[in-house]
Amino acid sequence: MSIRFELLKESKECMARLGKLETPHGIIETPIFMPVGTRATVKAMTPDELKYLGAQIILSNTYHLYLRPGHKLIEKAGGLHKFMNWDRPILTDSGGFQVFSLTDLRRIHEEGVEFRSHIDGSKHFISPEISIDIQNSLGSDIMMCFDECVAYPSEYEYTKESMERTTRWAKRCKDHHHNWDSQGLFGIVQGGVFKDLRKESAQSLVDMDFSGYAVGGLSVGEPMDIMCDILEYTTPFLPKDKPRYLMGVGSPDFLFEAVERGIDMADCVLPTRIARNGTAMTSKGRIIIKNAKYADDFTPLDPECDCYTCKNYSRAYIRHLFNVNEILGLRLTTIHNLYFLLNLMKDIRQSIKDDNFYEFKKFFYKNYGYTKE
RNA sequence: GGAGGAGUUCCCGAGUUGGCCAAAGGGGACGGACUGUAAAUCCGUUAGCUCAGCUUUCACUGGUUCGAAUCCAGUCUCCUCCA
Repeated sequence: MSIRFELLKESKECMARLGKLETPHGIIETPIFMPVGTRATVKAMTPDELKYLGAQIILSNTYHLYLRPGHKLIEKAGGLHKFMNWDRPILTDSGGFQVFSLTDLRRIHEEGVEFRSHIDGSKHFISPEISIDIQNSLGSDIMMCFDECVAYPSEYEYTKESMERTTRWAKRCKDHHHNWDSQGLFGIVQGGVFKDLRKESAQSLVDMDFSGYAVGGLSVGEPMDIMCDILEYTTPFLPKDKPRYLMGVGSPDFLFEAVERGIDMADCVLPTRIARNGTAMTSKGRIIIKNAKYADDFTPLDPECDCYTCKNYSRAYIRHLFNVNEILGLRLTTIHNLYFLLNLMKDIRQSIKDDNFYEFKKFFYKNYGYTKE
């Protein structure tokens, strides 16, 4: 098996854990946040910058790379790592999220999903087997099963039907995958906000024995306490000796709550997207850098941050860059937000090691301005 | 000096068979959203007030009319061409 997970420590306080995930392109310390690079680039960042920021693994996307430039071209280039000049681990999402986000442009069948390209309207078909083929061509370290991420809220009956199909698709993905030596494959637990469905989904997937397990279909608009409740209920059904990945979570509170409930990996576009749209995460909460009150604020985005941006530039300067639409502005905020989250995960790992996770969480929440602890 | 054209809300700029115009659309400004990326995107506000109504706005002054950014007269300013 290409993927090996070692559980280094379980928290004495909660379900949080420390681990080491070995992949063909390197070792990842968990819990970890994974920056998203949908189209073979973490928007606005070079691989060198990502390494400087402490990114251990990044995400990319099957659907988008299949459409452009085409997985065969990337295979011809020598694989995704070489194509994009990133020599650390890559996880590829299966296209399952696009089944959710491109709702108006797709039709789901038992066999797979028909998509209408958002680029030119052309018709495409992705099945579990095709998704695996594409991910094999890309050569990611960790592949994801093709699934359906169900919207919130959704009816029980539909969620059940969808979850069962996702389970059948997972079996097809596993059967179709062949190069286990160089690529791991994760199953994705679905079931919406219904516990019995979550349990059934998790148990069926665990029976199939994947390299790791993801919890999908959360953080799609449901209230925080529901997400926590479902997560807390679900993770115990997953084996302790395999990595657990909560898909699509990236605000500090979600990350704390996820780790607290036994999650090892998470990814999200949030830090990079809000950075490009002018919002920075800081130890004192979010700031919208375009606000007039920062016009003559010559302090860093976050005075407590050690990142390149905070060590060298002021809020006033970055606000100016955004106001005149200079590309450096969004690069600087992206650098900061990724550094902030990756550093936060590092601190969280340390707190698990030191058995003061709750103390650290409380401290962080108070400063960040979260009311819930 | 002569001929023609133009002056609109922070800016540009629609609107001139008079009412449906506090006035389109951009821009700017201001505020907000963003969670396995159709996103350097999207949404909202942008005359004032004691705000389902009222009061002051469309260069200025006056006039016509039930009613004027829109019609008439005069004044001022700017632009183009001719001398």
